[in-house]
Amino acid sequence: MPELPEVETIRSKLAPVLVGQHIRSIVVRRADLRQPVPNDLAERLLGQCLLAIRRRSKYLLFDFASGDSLILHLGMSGRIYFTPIDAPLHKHDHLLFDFLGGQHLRFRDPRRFGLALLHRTSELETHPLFSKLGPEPLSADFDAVVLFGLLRASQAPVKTVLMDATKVVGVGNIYANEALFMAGIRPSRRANRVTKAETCRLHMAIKNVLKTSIEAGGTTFRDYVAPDESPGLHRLALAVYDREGQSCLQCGDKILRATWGQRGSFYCSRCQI
DNA sequence: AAATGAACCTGTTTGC
DNA sequence: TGCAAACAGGTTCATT
Repeated sequence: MPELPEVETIRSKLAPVLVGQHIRSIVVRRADLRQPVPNDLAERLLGQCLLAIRRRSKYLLFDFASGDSLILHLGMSGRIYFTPIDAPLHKHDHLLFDFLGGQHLRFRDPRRFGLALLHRTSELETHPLFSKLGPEPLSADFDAVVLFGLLRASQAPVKTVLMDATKVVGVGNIYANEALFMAGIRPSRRANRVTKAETCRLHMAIKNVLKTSIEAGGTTFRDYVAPDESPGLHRLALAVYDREGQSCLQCGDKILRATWGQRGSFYCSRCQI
């Protein structure tokens, strides 16, 4: 479900409410997520003070005073939300977090592509999930020179490179499509055929679309809502994603859709070459 | 080695 | 109306 802007929106809405709070209890209702939830998770976090909530790639990191971090990933359909403690349980509410301050948080994930793991905070960089990740797209580490190097090294479609987390993190199907439209590049173009000038445009487009979406609270289609149930308004700003057959906002031609790797690509064949 | 496709799951939408 | 197929925002594994 969520790409970088959605995860960042969740992080920014959780942190002011939960940082400084202590865990009263955690209930694991289903442990068979993408990876098994550790069976000592509830026990290890019991009574712990939450020091910070961070994000790396599409992972949320909850740092506790004990030196453990809870790693949470939402997969495709995961959702984390505040609710009254006595609200009826949903079939796919897998994790329940109860804080001493009275806050109650639930993790719901019908498809169970998400995960919840524990790891020492000081050793997160070397965790298998993180050790091979590329740079954060909104950091200074990700500049046009770096992007050009990544594109030059691959003859896969440029969209595939953008969505490869070992190259750059956080860019999923929505924002890859949008950034390529903004840069005037077709998703199917071989990465090593993208010119320097196009790379500069693409680099700016990636940063811009992610920043703009964060400011709008992410993009809501179906599952995604923020922890307070508010939808992401960036959907209104989408130029190509999920707009097959509608007219291009720049030239009026029909937006096309192509499928490969069981994932849809949306583009304008006049504006994107 | 790198590129491609399939798999993991469930729910919802689309098409016959 | 009913049922089956297609599709979904992510990641990882197996096969070319």
